[in-house]
Amino acid sequence: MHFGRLIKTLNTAIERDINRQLAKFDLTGTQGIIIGFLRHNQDKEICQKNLEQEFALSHPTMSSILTRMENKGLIGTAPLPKDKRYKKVFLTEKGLALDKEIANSIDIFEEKMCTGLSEEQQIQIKSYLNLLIKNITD
Amino acid sequence: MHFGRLIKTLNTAIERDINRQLAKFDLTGTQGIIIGFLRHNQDKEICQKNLEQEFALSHPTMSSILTRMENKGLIGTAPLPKDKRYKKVFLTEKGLALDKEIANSIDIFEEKMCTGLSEEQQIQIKSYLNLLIKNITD
DNA sequence: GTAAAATAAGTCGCATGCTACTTATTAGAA
DNA sequence: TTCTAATAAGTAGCATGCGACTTATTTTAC
Repeated sequence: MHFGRLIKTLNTAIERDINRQLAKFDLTGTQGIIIGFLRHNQDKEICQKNLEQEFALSHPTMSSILTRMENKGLIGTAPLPKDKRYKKVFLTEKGLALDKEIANSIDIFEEKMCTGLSEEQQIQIKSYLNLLIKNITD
Repeated sequence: MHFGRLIKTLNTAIERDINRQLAKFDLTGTQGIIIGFLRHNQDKEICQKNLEQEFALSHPTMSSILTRMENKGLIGTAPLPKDKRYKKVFLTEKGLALDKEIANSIDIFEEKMCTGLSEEQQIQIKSYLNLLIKNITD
């Protein structure tokens, strides 16, 4: 089978599983990942543009994700005083409180997905995946 | 980085690229792949249920994809006389005529994505990806 | 200093993914 | 045979992906 189909099938399966796991917390997988990223970078000033680059998504996509998260009270936003074109994004108390549960759910899922693979094999696979990404975007 | 994010980033990049390539023919990547599958199985009787299983997608997803393809005149459908619950799906002349161009676009894309990987490495990666899928769905 | 170019973000319309619920048809049990 | 189970497909509502176009702000060129 072509790589395209294989990757798509794998990705759909991952998203389906993670979305089901996080539904307990009234979260989607995407929302969970973004909360984890914001938590991990709490010391830095993160703007929407940073998130678009970090997750390699278009700006309309990130815009709609953040709008839904803000409406749910998971994040807050504010224009950067230094440059009002930029929109700062930060976790609310509610968003922060969910971080541990999210990280736990994702760790358990990754563990299951990697059953039967050594650390070395996991590193090898990730390096292959990074090469595939690089080949497309170059 | 976790596998989940890596796979998602790769998948999004693939879909974006393929969708752009096939936009020339007023097709999406998904529509192109399904045309290829129907062409490859022209001798068999293919129903919506077969497509759901083949592509590991839920039935509402396949239903909406096929509705759009039928509205565009790419496929035709008919209930199976033997069992009217089943919906037979087949290529129209218009759908069939696009097959070669689609296959060509996808081959060129796969070639680009696999730059720097030997045949053996490609087989190895595909076997890893299949294991990841199996681990999730088991 | 001001006009034009660049940059960040918003909005619209659409494709594709899901869950949950409904409908139509067939198979199976009584 | 008839009532119930199971099965295939449809529909509603939502999340997330995109391109194309618009708006607000800052930078650059003159």
